[in-house]
Amino acid sequence: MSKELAKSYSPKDFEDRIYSAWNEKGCFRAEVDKNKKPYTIVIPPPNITGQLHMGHALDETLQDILIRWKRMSGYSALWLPGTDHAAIATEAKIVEAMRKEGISKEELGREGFMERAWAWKEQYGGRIVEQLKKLGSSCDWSRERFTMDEGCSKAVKEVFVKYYEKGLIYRGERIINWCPKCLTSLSDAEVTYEDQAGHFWHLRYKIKGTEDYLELATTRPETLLGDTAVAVNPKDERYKKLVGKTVILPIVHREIPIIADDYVEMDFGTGVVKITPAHDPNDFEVGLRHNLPVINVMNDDATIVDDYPEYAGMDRYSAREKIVEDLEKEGCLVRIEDYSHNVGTCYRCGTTVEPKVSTQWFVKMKPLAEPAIKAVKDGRTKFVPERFDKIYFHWLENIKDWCISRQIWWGHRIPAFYCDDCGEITVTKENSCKCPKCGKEMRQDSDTLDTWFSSALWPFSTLGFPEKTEDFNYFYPTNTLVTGYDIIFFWVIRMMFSALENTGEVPFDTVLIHGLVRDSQGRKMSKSLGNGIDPLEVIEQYGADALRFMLATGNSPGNDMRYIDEKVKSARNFANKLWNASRFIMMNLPEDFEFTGLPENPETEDKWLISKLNTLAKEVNENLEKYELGVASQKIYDFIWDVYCDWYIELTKSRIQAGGESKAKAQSVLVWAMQGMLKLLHPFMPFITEEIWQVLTNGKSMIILENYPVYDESLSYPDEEKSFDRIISAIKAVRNTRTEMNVPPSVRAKLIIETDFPEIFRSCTAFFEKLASASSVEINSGDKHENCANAVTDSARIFIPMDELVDKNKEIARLEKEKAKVQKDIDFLSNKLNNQGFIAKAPEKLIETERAKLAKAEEKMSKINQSLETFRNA
RNA sequence: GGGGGUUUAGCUCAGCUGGGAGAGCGUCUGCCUUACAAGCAGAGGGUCACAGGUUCGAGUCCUGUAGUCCCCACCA
Repeated sequence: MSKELAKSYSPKDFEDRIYSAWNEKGCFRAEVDKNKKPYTIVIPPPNITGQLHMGHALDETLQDILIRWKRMSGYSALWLPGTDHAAIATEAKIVEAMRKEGISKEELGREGFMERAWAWKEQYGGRIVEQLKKLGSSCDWSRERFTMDEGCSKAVKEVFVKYYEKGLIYRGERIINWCPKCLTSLSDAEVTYEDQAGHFWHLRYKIKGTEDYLELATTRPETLLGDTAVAVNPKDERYKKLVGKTVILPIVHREIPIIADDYVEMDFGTGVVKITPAHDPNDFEVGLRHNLPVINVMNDDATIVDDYPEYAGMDRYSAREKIVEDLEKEGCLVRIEDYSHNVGTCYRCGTTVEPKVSTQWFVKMKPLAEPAIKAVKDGRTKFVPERFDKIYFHWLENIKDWCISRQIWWGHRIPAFYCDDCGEITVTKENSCKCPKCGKEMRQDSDTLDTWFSSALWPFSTLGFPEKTEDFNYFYPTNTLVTGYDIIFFWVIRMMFSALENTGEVPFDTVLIHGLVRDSQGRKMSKSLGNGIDPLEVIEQYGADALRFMLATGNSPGNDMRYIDEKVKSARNFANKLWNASRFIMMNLPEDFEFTGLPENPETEDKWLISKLNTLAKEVNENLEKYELGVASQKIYDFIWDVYCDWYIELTKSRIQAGGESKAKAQSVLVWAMQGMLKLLHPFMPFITEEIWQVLTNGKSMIILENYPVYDESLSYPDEEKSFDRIISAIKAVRNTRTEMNVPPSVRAKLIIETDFPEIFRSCTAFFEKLASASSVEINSGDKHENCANAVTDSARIFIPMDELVDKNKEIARLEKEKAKVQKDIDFLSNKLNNQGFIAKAPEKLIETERAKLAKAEEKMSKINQSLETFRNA
């Protein structure tokens, strides 16, 4: 060994070093290689404003496991990284920073602001990228992208112009969601609805020309300023004769009509609704149907406009209080009721959104949604787990046009130009243009695009689109998209229809959906609760491998999980176990050891291990193929800990002590199996496996580039597995009996074994001495076994002479207990096998294994009976 | 108002296409057995929410009920 492993497992000491080595040697670089199959994942680009949180950690871990596995399996595996400009979030951060310096956007101007924003991006945008590296993410950094880089911007313009020319993008005046804090429009997906406690104000509007009033209720009395009608259901007998008459709007004393519209529900409240087209999406629709005027009563920041001097400049909530007071003064307030209702809030800042009529750009969704629905119905893209396709379908089937313009500066500027003279609109990829009608220099639209417009193109814009580059031809369509269920609407859906429309292909064949990482009490991690766990701190304390293993193990796709410190600790303990196991085998290797492969004639226990590891490789690949990452990692864990460490290493100890040929064989098998396990585990725990690999192979190769183990028929030894299992169950039985008799391990005792399989038992006497505290072992010696404790398996009766410790009655009692257990098994199995239905319909293979089980149980029963008889006759 | 998840050992969760219930942590008993006490050897602990159904056979499939969590939806 050129280098030794440190005494104790300390991930901090090598993780960064290993990562740099991979990166410097170009291990993450994916080449266009016609002799290999491509496998591509594009990263869900984290926001440049972001800091790594547990959600990222989970997302990246899953992707890295897949990409490393595929890379080792002979694919040209590309994990394409990058970041998102996060329009609103970033702009808000920058504006906030400027505010602290006393500078406003307006003072700085658009150009100055953009300069500042780019500087901010340069300074902080790389932060999250560095954090991804701490996790071990094997991204191809040579291909790193940014949603506002030149290529992505080109793709955005290309797509926008194409949509416009096809009539898929239009500009129009509609009612949209407006965030009064971010001061921009929002798409439907960017609004989250929450139940809020509020009130129902019952008001009365005087019917003109009478002394009667029409009573109605509202949750937003301040919008009354913009009422342009009062509506009732046309079938409502109570109000039929009033339709066509007018009411006097309180406070403003404007005369507005009473109209009839199906939208009004007769059973709800008084069956009368005030109609405010400018501030409610439904009222807007009603207004369109009845040609009602739209009266806007609020400024962009949700303060009341100057048209109402008493309320001008008041924000919507203060205005509400004042208006309620004034209504009461006018005698128009009937009563106030507590009421809980659903209000839309901005998903970025949480402010209650204000419906607002304005001119915006929209993507016409119907024609785009249809192919996207079909692609999943046809199975060209599938969700894992499958159930998420329901969410996907539901959203697409009910989709409304997508508002894509945003009134902020940080983002892709809308490539539309206006002529101030003649009103001509031109949409072009060029950066400036002259009016085709009057030749005047045109003015570019001041709005920018929804950040998700560029993310929607991510799987192909990052690979060279609109150019048909080598990368695009080779790596596109991508294979797996890994993301949380919370962004299916924002992103997955939009990538689907964008890819189908612009590339004619689905962007990926599989969408692997994961859940949220919650805190130990099951609560969502959030800034306001302060319950977030910083992955970087966890890595600092336990290592990235432990965090990754914890995130990958013990949960299933699509389900939320809890972050529990003990789980990371136990993953760390597992790493420590592996560390020490490798230390042990290496300290027992000769100085000049050269691993040349498996020995010519392995011992039975060697074949037992080889065969089991071979089965493990098969199963792990199958599980990974089905995206059952947690199951795969659990199996590797069990193998390393139970099979390799607790059994095989213990078995080799006596052979290593004894020396000779058997020792040499054991050493080769130990190293061979260790290499296999390291490779199997590498995608899950990349750092520790690479560190051990380097030492084990004298730094001749890197495990990241090794071949992933697969099933190999020539390594399958079912007979030896069965044979050696007899020894294992015998050792367990002896341990059991000794524990029951409270015999400490330091007290050694002879074992007298009677068995029908003397050969294997004879070759394993050393194991009984080492692992079952045997002082000596006799096989079928015919020795008397008086005053012996009994251990019985289906293939052996084992007597442990313990003289005074043996209590005849206790022995009988224990054997009876064992007998009862075995009898239960026999009953169960023979019942099953006597069941005609079972024999007729169960698969042949199962019937065989059940018969074998019964035979074993009966074998054991007869041995117990023999032992019982011996005691009773003594 | 729709749709979905979840309910398995004291706690947190696995359990793939139906074939005698598992892990980690915790608990109890022994062990410093020279890789590992971040460990080793044992033990205890579950009518798999409830009620029906399909089946030779159900934690697993179907129906219903209940608790719980989430998503979507224009009842002012």
